[in-house]
Amino acid sequence: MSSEEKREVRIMHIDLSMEPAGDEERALEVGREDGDRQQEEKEKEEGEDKQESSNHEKDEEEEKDQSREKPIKDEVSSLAQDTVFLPSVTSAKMPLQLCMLQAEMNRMKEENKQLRNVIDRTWKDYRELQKQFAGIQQQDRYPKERQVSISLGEESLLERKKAGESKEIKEQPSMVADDKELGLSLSLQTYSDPHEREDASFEEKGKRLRSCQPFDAKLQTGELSMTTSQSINPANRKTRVSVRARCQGPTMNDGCQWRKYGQKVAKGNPCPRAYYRCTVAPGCPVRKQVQRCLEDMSILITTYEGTHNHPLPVGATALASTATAAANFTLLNETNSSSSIPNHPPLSYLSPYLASPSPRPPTSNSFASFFGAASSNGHGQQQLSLLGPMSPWAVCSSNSAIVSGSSWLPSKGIWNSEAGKYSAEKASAIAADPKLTVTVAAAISGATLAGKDAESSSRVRNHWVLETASPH
DNA sequence: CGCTTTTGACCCGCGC
DNA sequence: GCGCGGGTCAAAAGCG
Repeated sequence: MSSEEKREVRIMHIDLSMEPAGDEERALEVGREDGDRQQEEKEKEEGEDKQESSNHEKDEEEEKDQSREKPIKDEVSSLAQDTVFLPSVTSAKMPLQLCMLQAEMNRMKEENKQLRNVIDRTWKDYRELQKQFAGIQQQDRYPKERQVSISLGEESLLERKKAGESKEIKEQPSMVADDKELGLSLSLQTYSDPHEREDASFEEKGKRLRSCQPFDAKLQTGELSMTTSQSINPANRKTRVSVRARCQGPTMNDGCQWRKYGQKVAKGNPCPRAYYRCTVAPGCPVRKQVQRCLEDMSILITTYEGTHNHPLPVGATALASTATAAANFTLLNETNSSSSIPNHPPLSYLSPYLASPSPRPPTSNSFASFFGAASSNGHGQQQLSLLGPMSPWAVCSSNSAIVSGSSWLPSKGIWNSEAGKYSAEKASAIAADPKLTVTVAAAISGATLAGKDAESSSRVRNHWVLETASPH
């Protein structure tokens, strides 16, 4: 490996260390400033977590750390060597430079430690969820109306449900604000009765969602959530992606340009519902409705409808593809077979341009990996939990959430009772995939990478991080 | 001046 | 047929 390559590696890892955003990032900053004492305490506290992590993961992490630190050391030493050959005037500054570099190196080491802690914790959560999913899967039932929830967070929703926290939190919304949980959740809803979909007002849908305990719990914890509802009419299925995010502003910054064309006070919710049209391109049929949640005014419910007829802005692409993945998951289910995937219509129907980086649609594996783990809550809802190393970075920090997309589905998909079975089995099987992180990152970044090698995957991940970390 | 927001009116589908 | 509610239109107002 040449010195130039070493430098490149180092730069990449520095970028990764910046991945955590919002609270995570602040936590890291605090950790850095507080010095070694607090660091030691924290490591002490999380010592158990680390022990529970498999040796294999530890080895991997240690390898990563070594690979991160080694180039830095090499560079420092090479810099020192370079300095030796400089004129004596500059060589006098050498100790100072070395000190600065060493200080920088120490800081990076601490950052690495913090990141390792985060990863360890996430892995632990991920494994616990897998276990719980296995148990819940046995109780799986498939009613007329299904909801698929995908969650991405440090704390399992299933855990919450198990602990009965869902109801508790619902009754005490004030507690929610203090919850530092990060997460992304999606839910897919299908209605067997077309009228049910057409008639369902926003509030009715909200009630339906609220009746779903896990969904509620997700919202209450400040996660972002999505709901896509689809008509069962095979000829023209309308998919709506509902995004619920904690947001102080009037609307969520999703990267697209919108023009307000109406406002209405809906029955049952004193908060007015605003209607927006996409103005990124003339004639774009995408519309969105924005309304505050009745139970928690800090939650903004945004429902997208339609297909963008233009490329989405960078910021809008990430979660649009997440919604794409969610919606596609329903379609994957309908096929009940991965073999039918290649015949599937273009996957990025949220925007016809989303899939452009990839010449082919993702395979079932990529989506199963995306969902990570699946389960049933016993109330006819499929619960697909996406947990894993992505969690700390799946920020969606309320008002910075980047979400967009919904679609009209001309496709012929229909849910069937076998679908859930397929999803659950697939998802749980793929959940054990060590490439989960990469796959999830790619799914969110809009890339469709199934089958891609680790190198390209890591590239995708970095790309996603850059997108989410960029200020608005 | 052009674009966006506001807001009352209108349209349409559904239930009774 | 009528009323209700959700969604959309379009003119007026606001804003940069």
